[in-house]
Amino acid sequence: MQAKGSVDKSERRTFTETARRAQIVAAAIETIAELGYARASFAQIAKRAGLSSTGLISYHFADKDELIQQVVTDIFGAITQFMGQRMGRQSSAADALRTYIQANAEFIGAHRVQMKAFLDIFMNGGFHYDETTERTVVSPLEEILRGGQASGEFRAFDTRVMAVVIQRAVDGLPFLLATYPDTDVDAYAREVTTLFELATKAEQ
Amino acid sequence: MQAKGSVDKSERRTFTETARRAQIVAAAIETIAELGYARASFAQIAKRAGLSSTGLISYHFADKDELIQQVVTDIFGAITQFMGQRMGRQSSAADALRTYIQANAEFIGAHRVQMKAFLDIFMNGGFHYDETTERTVVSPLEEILRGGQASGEFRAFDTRVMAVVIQRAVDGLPFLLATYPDTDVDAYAREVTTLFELATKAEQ
Amino acid sequence: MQAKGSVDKSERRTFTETARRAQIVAAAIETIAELGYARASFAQIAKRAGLSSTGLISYHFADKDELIQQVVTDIFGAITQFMGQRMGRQSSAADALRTYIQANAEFIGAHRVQMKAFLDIFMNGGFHYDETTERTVVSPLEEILRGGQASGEFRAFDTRVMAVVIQRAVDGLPFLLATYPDTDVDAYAREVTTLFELATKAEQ
Amino acid sequence: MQAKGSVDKSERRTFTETARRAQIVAAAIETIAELGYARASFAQIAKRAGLSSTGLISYHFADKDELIQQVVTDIFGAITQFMGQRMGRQSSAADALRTYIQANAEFIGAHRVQMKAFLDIFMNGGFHYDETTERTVVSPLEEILRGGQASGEFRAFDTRVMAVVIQRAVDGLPFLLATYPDTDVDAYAREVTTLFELATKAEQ
DNA sequence: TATGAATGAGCTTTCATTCAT
DNA sequence: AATGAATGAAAGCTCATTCAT
Repeated sequence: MQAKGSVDKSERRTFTETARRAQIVAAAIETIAELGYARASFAQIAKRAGLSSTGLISYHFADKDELIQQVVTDIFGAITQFMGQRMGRQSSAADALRTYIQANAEFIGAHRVQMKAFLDIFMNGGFHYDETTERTVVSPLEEILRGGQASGEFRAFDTRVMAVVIQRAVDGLPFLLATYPDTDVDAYAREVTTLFELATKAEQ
Repeated sequence: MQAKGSVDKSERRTFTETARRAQIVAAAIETIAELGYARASFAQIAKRAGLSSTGLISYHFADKDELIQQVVTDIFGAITQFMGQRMGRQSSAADALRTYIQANAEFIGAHRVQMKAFLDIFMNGGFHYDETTERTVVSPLEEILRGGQASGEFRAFDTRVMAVVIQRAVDGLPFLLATYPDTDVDAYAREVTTLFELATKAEQ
Repeated sequence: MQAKGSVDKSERRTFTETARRAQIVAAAIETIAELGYARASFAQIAKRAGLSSTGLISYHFADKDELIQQVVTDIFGAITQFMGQRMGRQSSAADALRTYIQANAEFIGAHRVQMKAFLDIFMNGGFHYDETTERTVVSPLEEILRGGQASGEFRAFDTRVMAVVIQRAVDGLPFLLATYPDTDVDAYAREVTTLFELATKAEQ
Repeated sequence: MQAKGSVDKSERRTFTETARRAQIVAAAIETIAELGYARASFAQIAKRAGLSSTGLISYHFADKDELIQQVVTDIFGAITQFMGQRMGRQSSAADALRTYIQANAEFIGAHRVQMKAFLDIFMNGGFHYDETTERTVVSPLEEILRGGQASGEFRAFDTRVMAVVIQRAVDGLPFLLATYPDTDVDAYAREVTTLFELATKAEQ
């Protein structure tokens, strides 16, 4: 999983350093969510982390880019892990799609601050979104859709377009929560699930 | 039309000043789209506007907030005007929805720079999103949806959720184009139209 | 004298800006001479120039490199101009060599602070010493030496080695002044002149 | 041998500490030669010394000044030792001068890194040049010159000026090598030797 | 003896803003 | 109406140094 000849710096990390890095990443997420990416300075992050100096952030992270990348990696990893647990074997493509949407919505509902930060970084180009990432994100969804088409459960449609729209619908929840904090996450998930069941199912 | 005691500054603007403000706003949009909100400094905006001094921006706008607010107002106004022209009387709610999606996609396709700037500002909280604005934005779409439900064309669903998902699907087009530049824009619009026809129509 | 298509920024400079730049360059020279290159920070330079902010230095110079380059250019230009005035037509190569050494020593004696700064920058690699510069500096001296050999005034020797040793002897004066501030500059020049007369003259 | 009441810290040093100090000093020399005095930070020195923490440098040296002072002392000691070995009894002052120049050139040619560091420190005032040091450096050369004058071998000249010029001519070798890497070192030494023989010998 | 962690001062640079002209 | 000059705060980052272990 690792480039030959390279040294895995993370393996050399002390317990203390790992903890500090996590603390700083958490403070960065909080800060970005609260003030926006543009105003998330080291000074603000340090204040929220209770650090005596911005120098400590520079001590643990090579530069601001590395910190932001770590924020993205952390959040992304948490989503992936959560989704992996939820997406066991499903009896049908429709089931799989329903599970995917609901699990995704659930995670977002429970991690609003992280999602706000995530989107904010993404919008500002602070995240180097490469092809590998793109495939990792959209692929599982497209696979479900293609499977449903193959089995005859789903009608004919462009799987990439459908996947993108579904993903954006799910990702739209944090936007909605930002505007209407009282939005019922479960209800949202149920509505979206129904919506895409109707949009995907084969004509009888 | 105006609050008592206050002075409407816009009424006092000369033609020259209005032109300068428009020029600066245009440069600001260009800059934000190109560099991102975080890096859109007065210096960069002045460079793109061909101004010899950042002081001129401060001269025409009280502060950066006012400039950003004007950027939002301008883009918002352009969308509203464009959509107003396209959304004449429609024979049915389904027609109205189809027209809405296609017109919206068309505008976005033709104003990618503005949309990028708009989203970027929104994400950074540079936009004071009040209730009035919210209603103006989502209302037309929700109105179409509610109309369709009232006439029996559309099934029962949460109109706000459906409106948000539709809007995000449309807004997703430039995003998809960034990742896959060869995407067929018309095909995308057609897929999305079909998708929401199926998702909204009343059961027979 | 200027690259085609380039814009000569110096022609576009205001009187005020030219004056400020000169003032800052002067303060930089003073600071480097006093504290050494390593400790010559913008803060120290601004203090000596009576500026309210280090930002003003950044306002007039793109970065520290440009300031240092300007310091070098200024000092170098002053030497060149001074030497050009002194080195009129000489009756013999020996005369020319004598004039060269004495004029050089005189300049150095009258501009100790500048020379200290100059050497300091040079030692720290702050000066991009390219081949053109090297030839400009050493060439006139080598020309004198070659002329003397051609006319039979000077003995056979490697003109490059001799030129370098002479130049270093002259440049050594500021070093000596740094250690012994009371050194008699004229006496030094006279000693060096005699030394190289003996070292260069043809055997009888 | 020591001032009353003071503690000679060097007498208390263990073998390990002495070795560590030497290692750090060596790394400091390497760093200064490579990056220049201004950029020779503890971090860079520690990296080159293979140390895991800059704290170790602070542990072994009271402050940066002490480290730099030790660098100077070490290099200075090496020169002194080398020259002491080469400068045995010479049959004449001219012989002594020739030997001095050649030995000095040889040392410099073999210790370019040290010489670069040495000069760099000197230029930045990092070296507290006291009278004792001055005499130690220039004295041997001046002594040779005075000896030659006393015996009638050398003409009358200011021994300090001549000593400085000779020293700078010798020190100029690495400088010349930097500009013209193909320079013949032996030829340079021979030219310089001849030059100063002519410049010093008594008139017949 | 050595290490990793932490500190606070200082660095160059960019920022939005003000002001005299 | 517009410009160039200036300001001081804040940015990210590096620094030598200290300290607990």
